[in-house]
Amino acid sequence: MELRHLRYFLAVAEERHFTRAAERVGIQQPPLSLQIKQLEEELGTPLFVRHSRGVDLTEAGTTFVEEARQLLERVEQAKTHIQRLSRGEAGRIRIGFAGATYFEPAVPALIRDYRARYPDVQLQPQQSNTAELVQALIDGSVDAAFVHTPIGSAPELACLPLVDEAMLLALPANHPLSEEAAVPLSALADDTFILLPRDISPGLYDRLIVAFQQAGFMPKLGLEAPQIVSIVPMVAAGFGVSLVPRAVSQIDTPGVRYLSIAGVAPRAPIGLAYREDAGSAALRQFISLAEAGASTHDAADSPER
Amino acid sequence: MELRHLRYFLAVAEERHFTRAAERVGIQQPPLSLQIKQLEEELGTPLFVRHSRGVDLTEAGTTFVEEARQLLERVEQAKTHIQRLSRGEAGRIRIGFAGATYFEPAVPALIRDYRARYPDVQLQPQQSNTAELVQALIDGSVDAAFVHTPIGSAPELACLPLVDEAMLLALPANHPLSEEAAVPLSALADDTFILLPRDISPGLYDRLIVAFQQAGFMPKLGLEAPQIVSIVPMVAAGFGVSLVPRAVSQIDTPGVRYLSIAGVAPRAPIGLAYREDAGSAALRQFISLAEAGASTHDAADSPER
DNA sequence: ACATTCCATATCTTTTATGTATGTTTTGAA
DNA sequence: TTCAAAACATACATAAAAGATATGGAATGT
Repeated sequence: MELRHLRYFLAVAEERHFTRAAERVGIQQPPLSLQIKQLEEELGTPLFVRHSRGVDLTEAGTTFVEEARQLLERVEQAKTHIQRLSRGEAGRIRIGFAGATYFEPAVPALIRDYRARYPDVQLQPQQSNTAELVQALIDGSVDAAFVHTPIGSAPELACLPLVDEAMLLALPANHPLSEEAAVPLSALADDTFILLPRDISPGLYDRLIVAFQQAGFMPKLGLEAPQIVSIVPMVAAGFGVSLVPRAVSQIDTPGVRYLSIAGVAPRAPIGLAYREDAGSAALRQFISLAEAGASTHDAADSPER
Repeated sequence: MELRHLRYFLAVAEERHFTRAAERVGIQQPPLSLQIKQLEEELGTPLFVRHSRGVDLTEAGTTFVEEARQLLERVEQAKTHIQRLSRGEAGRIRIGFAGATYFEPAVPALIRDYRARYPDVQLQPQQSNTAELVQALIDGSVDAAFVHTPIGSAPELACLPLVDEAMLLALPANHPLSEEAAVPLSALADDTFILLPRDISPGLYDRLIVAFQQAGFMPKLGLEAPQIVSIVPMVAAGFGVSLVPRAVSQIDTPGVRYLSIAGVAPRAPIGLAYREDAGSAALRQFISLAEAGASTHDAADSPER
């Protein structure tokens, strides 16, 4: 049995007339008769009763009309589904967000734009840290991730730089310098710093170390924060000072002051990482939307990984 | 697109290897490659990524595996459904029961047998009277009906005689003759008779009239019962006496006595009526089961309509 | 570097779907 | 009753498409 048989059968069933049905499906009556005969033989039962003024459906035929119609409909649905998938208009993207990347306005803006343009693609967000997300990208459990760059040498991963803003100092409100507008990093040489463990985001961590070296001191390290956002309450509680991406300053916690760093400030670049062999069309659309957005307002940094 | 494309596609998707898949579907590799290519062109997207050690599914391909599998499965289901229908193993029969026919043991016995043999055929019972059922058979709203024969001249209807039992007298318990074993009909010449209107079951009615004529009197007619079963309570209430099919005597109502008729008793034959052009295979099976049953214990009457 | 694996391409063959011509049956009208 | 028309079936021819065979080319591992 082939779909052709179903198409021809439906035409005859609807016209109740071989000759007209043949015309409708664009062939002659005798081949149509043959095709129907084949179908009836395969099913083992007549589908039509032929009489001299056209045909009627048998009981089996009547039932088969429904079956055939639904089948052909589902074939069409499957076709358009696949086509939409291949155009990136349907499907699913699992997106990871590292640390505080979601606070960077460009990130939710991109998500919003994408959803507006591709409402039928399901977005599955996932909160984690850069290191874990890189692993998830490699093993395929996440399709794209907003991470702190550089992400190191992952051969199959690409990374599109999105934003690159200077970091801010986070001081407790009762810190002697907390009312200043901007402070050089060296002014905090005697303070205790709250940092993330290097594992969580090696790129970010190493930038800070470089910044400390340039400022001419190695800081006292206090508690380690499990994630960027938890640095803020720890500073508020007086456990020490810290350096945070600008976006984190949106978390307006009482007892914390955010200060610009005078001189060369370490930067906290955010990139969109994904597997080079980006499988899904939806993902490719997402990435190209991100590229478009990045090239618009972006500038500054070189494409680093 | 044809079902062939889906079958071939699934083979390749499962083997992840064109050559092996070709072997599995019984063709050579080059034509298989061509068919897959056709499919990909119709869908507008590649389904496989080819590399030198076989192939992998694309995102679209992965999704299409599910669709194709379900489609082919439904095709098979549709096929077996139609085949079962055509063998009378599935389907639906709308069966009418006239008056008290359902009390005749042969009738429920037939239904029981049929259901045991064809459990997947849905039986839709319908209670009515002979006249209405004949009409329902003609206009196609009922497929078969147990009726009181004869049903008169309905050109497209056939009628299979099933049972033909003598009728009984139904007397109120306080009737002077109620303790007799058998009474001739003429003994009730002065009683009031409760009968059905002739419309409901002309065959039965006319038999009674003939019986009265043979007994040498025309009875006083009292109330008309709307259906056979309601004769019983009317007799119990003392509105008169009546003649009922033997099966009705199973309704053991206090205040009613059933007596045999001495001499020639009118009979209440029951038949299974159906359209001569019996459409559904299930119905044909039902009828042949009825025929088999009838010929077994049946005898007596000539095939009347 | 070479052999091997495996899919693609090119071309030929066979099958099968379709086209053309005609037959057969039914039905309605002359 | 006969005849013509309608409509599906049958017979045969043709064209299209599926499939077979032979070969090429890219990737991979020895």
